[in-house]
Amino acid sequence: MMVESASETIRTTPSNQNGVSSLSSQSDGGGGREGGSNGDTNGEISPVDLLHLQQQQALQAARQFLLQQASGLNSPGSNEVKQSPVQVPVSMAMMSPQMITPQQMQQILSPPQLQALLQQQQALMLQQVRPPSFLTTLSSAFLSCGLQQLGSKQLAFQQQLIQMQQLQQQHILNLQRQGLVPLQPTAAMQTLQQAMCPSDLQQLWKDVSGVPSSEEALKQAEGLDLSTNSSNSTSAFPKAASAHLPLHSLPNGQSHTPKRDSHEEHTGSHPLYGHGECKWPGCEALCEDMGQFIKHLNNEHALDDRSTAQCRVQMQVVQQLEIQLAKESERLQAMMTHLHMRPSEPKPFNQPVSTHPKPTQRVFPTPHFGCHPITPLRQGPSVISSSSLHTHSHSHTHAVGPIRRRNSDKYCTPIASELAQNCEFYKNADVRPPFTYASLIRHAILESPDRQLTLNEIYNWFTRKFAYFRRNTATWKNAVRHNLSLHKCFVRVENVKGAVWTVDEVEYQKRRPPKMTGSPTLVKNMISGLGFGSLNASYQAALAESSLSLLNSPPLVTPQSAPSLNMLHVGHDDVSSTVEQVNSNGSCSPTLSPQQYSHPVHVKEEPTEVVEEDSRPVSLLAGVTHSLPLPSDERDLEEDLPTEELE
DNA sequence: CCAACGATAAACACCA
DNA sequence: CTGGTGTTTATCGTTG
Repeated sequence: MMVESASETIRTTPSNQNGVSSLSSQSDGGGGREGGSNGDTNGEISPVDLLHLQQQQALQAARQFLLQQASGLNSPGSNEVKQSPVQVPVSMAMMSPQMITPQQMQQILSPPQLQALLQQQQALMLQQVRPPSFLTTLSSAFLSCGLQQLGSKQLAFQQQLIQMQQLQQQHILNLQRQGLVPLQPTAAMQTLQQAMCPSDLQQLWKDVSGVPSSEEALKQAEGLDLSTNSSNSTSAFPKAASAHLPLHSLPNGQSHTPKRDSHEEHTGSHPLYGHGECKWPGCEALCEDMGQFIKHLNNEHALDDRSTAQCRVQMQVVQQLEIQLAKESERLQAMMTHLHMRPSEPKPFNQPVSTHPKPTQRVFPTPHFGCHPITPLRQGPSVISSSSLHTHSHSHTHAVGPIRRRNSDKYCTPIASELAQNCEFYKNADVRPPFTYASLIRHAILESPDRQLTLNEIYNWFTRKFAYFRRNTATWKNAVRHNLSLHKCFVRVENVKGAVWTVDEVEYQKRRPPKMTGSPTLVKNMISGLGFGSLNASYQAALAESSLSLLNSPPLVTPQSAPSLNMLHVGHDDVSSTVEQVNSNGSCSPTLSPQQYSHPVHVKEEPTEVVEEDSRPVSLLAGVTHSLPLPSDERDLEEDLPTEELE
């Protein structure tokens, strides 16, 4: 608790003593900067187009997806994916080249903009339905009529959304039925639902629609879930009986019948009507028959800010579901690939990658799938952590670049499991591992029998485990030394036969503060953007906030050997988390066996903390995960679950 | 824009 | 002197 300031103080001094300036050779390689990719498209596409695209995409995504699945799961490897800041899963990527994915759209446009667009579109639709001239002379009565039509348009749109959801659901169910989705039947769904847990939605609704009471908000949230869950039944059991229609009974007395609606209604089913209730998100108003429902629709859900906003929210919901769906499908592909092919040919991956990864270029195998890096389909741009593809600097410069970006290390990548699962891959592929030097070193050390290594052994570990480090030596060795020295978490211990390095786990934990502290953006990213697979652990951890049950059920991330509940969460941080469990199976003292601390000759700052450590490991097993600095993984969880004792 | 971080490079010290 | 090991400082890029 004392130190840890050394480095900062250093940094604050901008002194440029030696204008070293020798870094010129960087050749600006990483300049590719995709970071801004979300900015500019703004004025280029007309609002209507955007909305059209969005709607089309929703449907197209489903179609594509089904096609894709049907056609033997062969999806074109695409690199276009990099366009989107958030890795867009394959199915999305397939259409992303020309089309803006909903996701992108969301990013491109601010909520207000979206809303504005929606309104514009609605206005436009209005105009389409009625001659503009007519508009000019609208009486209030006519206006209401117009609104009504709009309402029906909205319904149509809403219907599309719901259809999407149905498709998604059905597909998942199909897969489950076929046993292709190993998740518990509910797992995927649950996850999806969890992805938009009521509280999120509630907030969403609140934000958007200015819902008055929280109760109502809750209702709406439920309504959303309903639309997701029960939409099947809604349309599956059309209640043909009550399907006599009522268009005439419209409030405004207009006999005009919107083409689409009339069709819907005559068929006896309305996507927004089922089980005698209005299925408008958050509504649940009881309607005895279709006529009443239509009336209700037009009265309560006419075009206004709120409806518009709700519509927008629904769009988001759909988008997120799409994304999840795509990710799940990606996962499925990997799994099937794994099952149908012999898991032992990392070759396909080496190929594309072989020409070294450039600085900042991190080519990921397919790590997050939890299977071997097979996936011949493509080398997984898809589920890869969002940072993986950015800045593809293709310039040939130093072979050594940043090992990984922070996000993957901090809250996305379960390094331990990834490494474990893909060790073969890393061994053979000249790919830069997406981990920090620190975590790698730590892993190396913890993995050793004594949890201590000499520098040279560390070197060896690097070269043994990673093809990448076989090639580019000088720099990374320096980096390793640098890291060892710099980080307090690495403790040099004078040994009989020399010095060895050990890990001070406490320190290691200390130096990684932020992570996913439930920051809204993060959560959002998790839900919508980042690799689902890779996120699962942390994702679940996050979700655990609202429901712990999820944690137990779907071992999406192959909980290493999770003995206890606590251990369940372990694994989404660093390399070592696995190691800790494996190595310490009994004693579970991840960091220090007494022996190691023979005599910390050189402890960077203060070995003081060391004292505590003895107790900590125990607490791990005991399930007392607090009180002391937790191993990274738990810590992640800890931050997500304020106080979850897991009970 | 800023701070925190991580990566990289390099200077320098120590020692066998 | 050399090379391995460690430490320290500086700079740059990314991220939040």
